Amino acid sequence: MASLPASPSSAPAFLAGLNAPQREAVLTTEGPVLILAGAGTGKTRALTARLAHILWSRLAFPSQILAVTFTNKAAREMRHRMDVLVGEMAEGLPYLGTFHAIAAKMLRTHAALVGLEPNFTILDTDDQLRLLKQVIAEANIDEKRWPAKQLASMIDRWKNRAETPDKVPPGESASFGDGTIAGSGAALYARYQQRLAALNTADFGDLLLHMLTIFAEHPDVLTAYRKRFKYILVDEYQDTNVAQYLWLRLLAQESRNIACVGDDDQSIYSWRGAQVTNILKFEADFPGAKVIKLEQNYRSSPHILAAANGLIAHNKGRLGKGLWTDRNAGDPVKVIGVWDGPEEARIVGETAERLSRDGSSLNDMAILVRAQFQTREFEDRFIAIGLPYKIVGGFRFYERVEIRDALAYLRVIASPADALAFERIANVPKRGLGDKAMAKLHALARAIDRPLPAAAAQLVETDEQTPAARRAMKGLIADLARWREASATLPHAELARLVLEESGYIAMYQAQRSTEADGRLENLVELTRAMEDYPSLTAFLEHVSLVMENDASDASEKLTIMTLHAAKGLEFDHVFLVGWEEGVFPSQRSLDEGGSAALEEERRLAYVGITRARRTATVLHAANRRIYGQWSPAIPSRFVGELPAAHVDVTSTLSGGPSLWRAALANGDPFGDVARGTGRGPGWTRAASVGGFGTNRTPEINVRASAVSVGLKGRSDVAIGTKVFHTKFGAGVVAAIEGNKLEINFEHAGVKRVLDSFIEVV
DNA sequence: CTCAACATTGTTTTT
DNA sequence: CAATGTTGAG
Repeated sequence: MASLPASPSSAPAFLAGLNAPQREAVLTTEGPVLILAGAGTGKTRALTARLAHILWSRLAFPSQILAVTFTNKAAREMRHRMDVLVGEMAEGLPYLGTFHAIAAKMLRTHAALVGLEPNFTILDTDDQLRLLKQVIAEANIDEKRWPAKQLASMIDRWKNRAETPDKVPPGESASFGDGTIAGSGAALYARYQQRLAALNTADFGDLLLHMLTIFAEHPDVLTAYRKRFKYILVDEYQDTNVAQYLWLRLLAQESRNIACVGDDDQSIYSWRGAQVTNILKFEADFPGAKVIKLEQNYRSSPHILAAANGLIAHNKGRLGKGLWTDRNAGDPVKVIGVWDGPEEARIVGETAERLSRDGSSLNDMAILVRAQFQTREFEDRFIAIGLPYKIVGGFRFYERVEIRDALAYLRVIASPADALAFERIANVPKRGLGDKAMAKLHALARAIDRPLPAAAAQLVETDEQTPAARRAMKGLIADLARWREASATLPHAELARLVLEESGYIAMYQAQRSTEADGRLENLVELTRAMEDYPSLTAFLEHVSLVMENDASDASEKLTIMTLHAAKGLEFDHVFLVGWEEGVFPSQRSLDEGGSAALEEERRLAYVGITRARRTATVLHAANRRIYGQWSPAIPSRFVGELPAAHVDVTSTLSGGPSLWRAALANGDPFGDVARGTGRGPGWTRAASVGGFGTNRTPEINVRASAVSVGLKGRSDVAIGTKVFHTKFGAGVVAAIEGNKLEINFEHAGVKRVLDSFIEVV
């Protein structure tokens, strides 16, 4: 870039409409700034305005700004808003992104300094686990007793704390492995790092850790970055871990123009190494720091805000903010006690339909769950009543087996040394290359010190293997060589199609003829299509490892179901907070271990949940919950009781009303009943679950037909016996018809009742 | 080597 | 109750 753009003549629009603290957050560009931004206080607005202001005032080139976010979503949002605010001026913000994406970008240019090549690959958890299993096996440690998963999380924790193998506390190191030095956690960690380097690979934690190593060992590199970044901006500062904190502090020391935005009340990632203390010690780290509090909430109604404030007040050790709003009162937070999970889903569904009829968009409603398993109940119900929904999070596109397999093929082609990818696809589809053949291959690879694929080429020239295995391996090697040749001329998306076809991978799923397989085939098509959006295979692979997102865009209106964690930073008119029961939320784990710190984090999660709501927040809790197929009685979450009474409206669908809960609570130890298999005993719960205690149920809820299905005529192209197809349940036969509702006997899913609009005739 | 029956074992949250 | 891994028979 030769020169800065000419100074614009008109007054910058991004300053208009900001309140005083926001304005201050925007205009205080020099020196360290800590912006404490409560939920819904226009944080992102202030942040982007600040960036726009820096660019607009020509304080820095776009390339001299480091803007870090925690999630891809946040980065995308910020980039989008910058586009709107300053248009093309924002185009070259090359250092706006997540910690990991920016660190990866930096690491590519300095890879050699830590023994990597610039084209290193980024390992995902799947490959990481496989590699760790190998490392554990090599050390002659029983993987059953010392699971790779556990080691993975330990290594993760160490990396989050910026601890290289030599820095691992001895006590922690000894807590894994066979008790010897060579078989300790730190030794295995060291060995794992060696293997990563040999494979020209870095895992997620390495991206930051390697950069810290480089900064420490090569001051010239650090100096260059310090000089480059005139302004540093950090979003969600309360979520940073030690490694990220150190990285930021190193980079900020030259200019000291660092602005960190965060909210200690929304710190919900301590399990991932986030240190709330980072935000607490900001002023000590950067003497003279200016602290700005954003406290005016523009999102929620006063009742909702007051409920959230009242709840979070139960936490100790907060920085303390007082959120306020000048909006009109609105509705109190609704608390509804229900009989069980299915009823919870039914009520949410009916409420959503009612809101929808009254003019709200399904896009403005969300169900927030504590854990992924809770989504199921809602999914079942919404399919049955034909309520459009989407589940955010959960299984991500690039984590699905078929996608990972396909990518593994491409990785082997792109990088012949990629042993992990080779292993993954060697016997997929089945080629008769089982454990035995692979073991021989491993032995040879180690003996001649060459990567797996190269060793394979050598192995097939010998009589080591059985003729069948030899033939299979030879075929695979020839195929790979041919594809590699084709990759020189063929566009990468075309190459992918060719490989999937010729390898027999597609045929494998075609042969299965199940709904699941069909879905996988569709995903593969989508994968090759997505590849076209990237200039090269390498660029695409980078995207895949860092931006694991499912960009399936569907314009139709849908109700969102997601976890509370995934909801942070979002807002909805109507929010359903479900499963507020002891053991579910707060989670059993947080109650069992972690003490008050874990419980406070759960409470912050509840706070995050409530503050997502603009107009209504509805809290639900069930008296009976099925967990791992076991029914157990449940008592309302303590968080229900912590909501200030003046701002909630409590109801129950149980005949006893709210008093029933009080009785349960008064019954001595509140946890006595929660423990599985104790309390009232299995007989009671089983009877209850099948409706044997009918008197406890509210009749009108049982008989009322679901809103969408009332008065609708059924379609004419189905009759009893018609063969149909459903996107979720697959193929089936119509067993009964009732208006627009069909009872279908599915081949795999059994008998289900669904709306006729959800099936197609085959 | 493959498949299928069987046992086991988790179950929060994610870049 | 899954989903995943393990074992044993073909």
